[in-house]
Amino acid sequence: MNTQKAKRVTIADVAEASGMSRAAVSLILNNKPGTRLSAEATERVRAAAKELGYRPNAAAQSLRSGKTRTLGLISDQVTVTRFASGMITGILRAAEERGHTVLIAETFGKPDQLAEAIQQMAHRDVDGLILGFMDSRKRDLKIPATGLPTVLVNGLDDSPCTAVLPNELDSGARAVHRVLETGAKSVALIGAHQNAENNPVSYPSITRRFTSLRNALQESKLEVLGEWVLEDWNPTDGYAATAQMLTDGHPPDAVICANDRVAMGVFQALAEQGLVPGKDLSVLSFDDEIIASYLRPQLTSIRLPYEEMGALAVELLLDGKLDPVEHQVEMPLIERDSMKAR
Amino acid sequence: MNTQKAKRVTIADVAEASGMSRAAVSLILNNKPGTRLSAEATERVRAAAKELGYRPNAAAQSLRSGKTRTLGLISDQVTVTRFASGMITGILRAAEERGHTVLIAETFGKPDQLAEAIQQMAHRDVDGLILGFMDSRKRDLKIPATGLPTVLVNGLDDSPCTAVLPNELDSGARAVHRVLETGAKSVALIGAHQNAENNPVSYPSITRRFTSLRNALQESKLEVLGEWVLEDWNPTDGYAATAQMLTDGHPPDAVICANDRVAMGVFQALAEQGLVPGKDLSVLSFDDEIIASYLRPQLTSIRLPYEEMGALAVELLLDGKLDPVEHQVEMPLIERDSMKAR
DNA sequence: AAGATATGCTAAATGGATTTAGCATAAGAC
DNA sequence: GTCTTATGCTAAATCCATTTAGCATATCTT
Repeated sequence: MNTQKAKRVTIADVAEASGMSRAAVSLILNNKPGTRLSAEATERVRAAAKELGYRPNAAAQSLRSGKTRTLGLISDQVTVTRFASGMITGILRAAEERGHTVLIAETFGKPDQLAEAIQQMAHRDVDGLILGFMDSRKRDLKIPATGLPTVLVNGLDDSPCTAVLPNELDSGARAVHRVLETGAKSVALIGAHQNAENNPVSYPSITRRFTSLRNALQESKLEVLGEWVLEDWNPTDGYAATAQMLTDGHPPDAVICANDRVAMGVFQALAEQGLVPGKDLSVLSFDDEIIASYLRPQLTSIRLPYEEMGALAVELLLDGKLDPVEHQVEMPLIERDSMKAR
Repeated sequence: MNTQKAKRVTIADVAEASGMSRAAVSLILNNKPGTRLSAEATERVRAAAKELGYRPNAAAQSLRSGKTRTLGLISDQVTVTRFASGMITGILRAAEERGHTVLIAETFGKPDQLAEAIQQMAHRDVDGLILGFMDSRKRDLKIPATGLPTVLVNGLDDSPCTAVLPNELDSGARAVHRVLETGAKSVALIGAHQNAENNPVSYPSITRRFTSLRNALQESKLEVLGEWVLEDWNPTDGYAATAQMLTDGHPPDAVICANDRVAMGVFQALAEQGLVPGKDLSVLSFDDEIIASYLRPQLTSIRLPYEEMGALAVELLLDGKLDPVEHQVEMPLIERDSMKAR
């Protein structure tokens, strides 16, 4: 167990072991084209490198090349909460595929920590920066000009930037279409967004979700039994709105929920009235969080494609596609058991 | 907006600007004791550094010092699922406090990827390695001997290692004590662990949770109305067991659930019978996942202290406390609304 | 046989920060 | 006035991998 001070194997060690120069070793190990080193020497160097377990020192390589093969992920709460954890999966997978590692930092929601975190990343010379957000607000990030290639995921900045967002432009239409497939005549909308109209740019995703939803509802012949605006999108508020709705009159054929947590509250209120989603009425939701599959019956939901968004951000970064453009990622409908069969 | 190629500011630039040597700049900026540089020179260098926005190049520092001020976190699923995300919070917070950054990699549950990930981290010369696990199994990790200081969080290896685990040795006692406080005479245990006896080392945490629970129940005068062994700890199984229990006979005064997901199923089954946790009976659970607060009423649960575990791992690493010891972190009881008042 | 090409390889510079040994000059000792 | 000590600072080595320019020797031309 030579676990202690396993002396670093450097390129010089490999050179000595193979009887070649350091230059030759570097050339060979990096498969440089146009070098005229003999096959025999190549073999010897490769063997020696393997024998000694040589791994080039990343710091030395970075120093020389100015590249670190490292991406920085700074998030407000992403790594730290369960909501958007898929974003990390996507980033990690895509980065690994392209031979990059990921450095993470959190601002824990404190805006002033963002600049500090970015400086940290700049200091560590990351090749690119991903700014990941829990909710897709537009904000005034005051990103310090570090010259680092940067992509925002699930958020926008006041100044133009490369951003990846869920495609909410048609998510509402998709929801309404799915509801129509069940043969429903009436719908309720639980969790309409307060600021949708007065504050049209702050929450691009949410605004679009509801705009798209309302447009589609208008075009359809569906009777809209109400829009319940909620303080917060949580189970308690979803429960209260639904309980209210059910005392007011007969239940709708379908309920569209702002997100899965709201849907959870909706389920609780329905259960109290003996109403079973998927049988007595349809419930459709957005986000596809983990609780969607915990609910009974399991909840059909239109997914926030965090994983794909994360992966796309990495690709944009590494391919240098950094025009100040909003990239949209499709939101798939995850079919489960809460929609009535026709 | 000189966003483009903001030429790196090096120590040489600061030296030139302040009319001193690079050596002097380094000495001053690092507050080296015992140097005899004049106060005036010190001032000039500091000013120049600030003026130019100098940040030392991390790669160069690493190359020189052999330290990277970087910690590696390799997890099976931690970063990527919501369950243990608190672990990252703890690690990030503690690392940042001590001036370290965190590099992450995932094995996505594939054991063969572990060795590769560790090599990656070794190549990047991290100062320490944290191996984080979703479930606290003991496994044969075959950790390659890289000489890196390593701490396991929420898991054990076949060979001795420094590990951080939740203190489940008394979590069961705490649960029983809390149940007794409600004046309960009878309990049901939903989600007993199948392998607890025949496989005592594989799941240290879970085994301990149940051993501790059974010991405490035995010592108490509580009537145990049954132990339901579940295939899997999910809402569906928790629901089924509870439904079964309720048809079999009168409901217990208290239900102890193996975890919050089980409790969610328990709540569903209770609701169907018109039984309200916290009023008609007590429900106590383990883990304190996010859904504990989504349930109605909110669930009292004994928390898996991921955040503290992550932070402790960082401290052990940076303080060099690397004896092959199991460190236990207390599990706090998070009081909510599912326990009856006496 | 002399000059031109090709072949196989290496010396040395480079990137940026840190650290050690030691050079000047000034101040103090006697 | 010489010798010692203190003061203020710097040259140069070091960490390791990469890359460019170019040195030998061998092979080919005519």
